[in-house]
Amino acid sequence: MKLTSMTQDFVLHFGEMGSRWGINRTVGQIYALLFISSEPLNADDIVDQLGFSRSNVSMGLKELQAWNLVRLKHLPDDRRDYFHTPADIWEILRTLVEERKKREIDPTLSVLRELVMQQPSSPDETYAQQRMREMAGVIELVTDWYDDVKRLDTDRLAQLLSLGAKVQKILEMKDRLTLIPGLKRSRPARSAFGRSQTTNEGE
Amino acid sequence: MKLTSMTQDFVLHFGEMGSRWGINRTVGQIYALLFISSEPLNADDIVDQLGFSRSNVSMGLKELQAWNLVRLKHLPDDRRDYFHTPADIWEILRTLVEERKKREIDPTLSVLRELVMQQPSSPDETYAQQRMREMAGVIELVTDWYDDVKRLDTDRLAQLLSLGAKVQKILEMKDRLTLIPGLKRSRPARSAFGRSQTTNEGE
DNA sequence: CTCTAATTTCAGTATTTTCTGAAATTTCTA
DNA sequence: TAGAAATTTCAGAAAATACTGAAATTAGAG
Repeated sequence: MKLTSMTQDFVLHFGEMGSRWGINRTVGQIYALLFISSEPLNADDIVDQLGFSRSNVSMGLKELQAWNLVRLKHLPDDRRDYFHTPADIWEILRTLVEERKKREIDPTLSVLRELVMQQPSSPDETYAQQRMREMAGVIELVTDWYDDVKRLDTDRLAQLLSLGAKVQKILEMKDRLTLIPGLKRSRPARSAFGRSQTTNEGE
Repeated sequence: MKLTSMTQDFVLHFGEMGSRWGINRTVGQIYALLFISSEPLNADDIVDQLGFSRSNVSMGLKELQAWNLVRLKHLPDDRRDYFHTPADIWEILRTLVEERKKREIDPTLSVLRELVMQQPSSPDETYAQQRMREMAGVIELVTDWYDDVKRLDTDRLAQLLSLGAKVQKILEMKDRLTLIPGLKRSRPARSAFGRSQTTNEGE
């Protein structure tokens, strides 16, 4: 591996984390290398720097493309494919969340929706369905929130994030304002599923 | 496997998704079974229902305990260990997020912080460090937000989520209010890292 | 303390995933 | 359209992970 110690540490770390992130070592390292490279790299550059076989690099790049995490670029008078990661780190974050949602959440939500429609054939199944409904409920609440928030432009999103739980304060303020005309305390709509406990268990 | 078709579909799905979620088939199925069981189960119950070896179930339960996803319970006049998942689905969500953060994000943030402190030894390293700083910046923004939000009680959290991007509207309202005393448009504090693009690429 | 039930550990095996080199295919150039 | 460069495919090897049964350990009951 022909990298300085700093970049090597970074690349190796991404290789190690790869399995936890649902990609393999090769793919993790290739991504890391592209991420910190100021210029786009072609497959042979990657082979030179990481020492994987040409075919492995080819498959790794294919997977990164399937994840939408790398962009293809062509240089004038050079027919080789060059790869790079988006300059905008926020675009990368959006892609990552989107792809993980697609792989890790959507299939389950779809199965839950089917199972919850079926006619239960025993008390056990009725209970199981109730649990599935609760699970589908939270997933829907979170993904609906995400679908909403992902439409915010980057500045607004960053603003929202850095506000953190202070949003809470603003919500209360809003509540108080909404309260002015009538007299009943306003309450946002509840989603369709129930909550077993109401208090915060903390960590 | 001694399950009705509905519960079997659920359990098998969790087994298949397991690898995408960073656990294995066995662990996924055991979790699914505990999740939809109205009563706590002991290891032999699980062996009976899923058909894995006793030792495999033991290891699976150990892993689920390491993830903090199952609770141990004892029944009177029975020395066997019984396992169940929390009744409160929100508690489960909190645990899941916390554990995944611990495994998938914290180690990387810690590596990034170290590398970003080092003295760059070339223009390439300076660029690489800049990228790492951007990455650390987003991760910090998101995890700080999370640390804040996780303290909300469940009702508040659900309220916040179901509000979605409408928070945006409220932020604008707040901005307008804050504006009253002075005349300059108020702007929330920016975090320390820069953003390359400002526009929203959308999905 | 001894016996037994319950659980865990672990070495070996099975399975799955990753990786490679060679061959096939695609794409561009002349 | 022939030839060369670039890329992909794929069968088999290598490595990593999951799983099992047997043995060891732990924990409770008498």
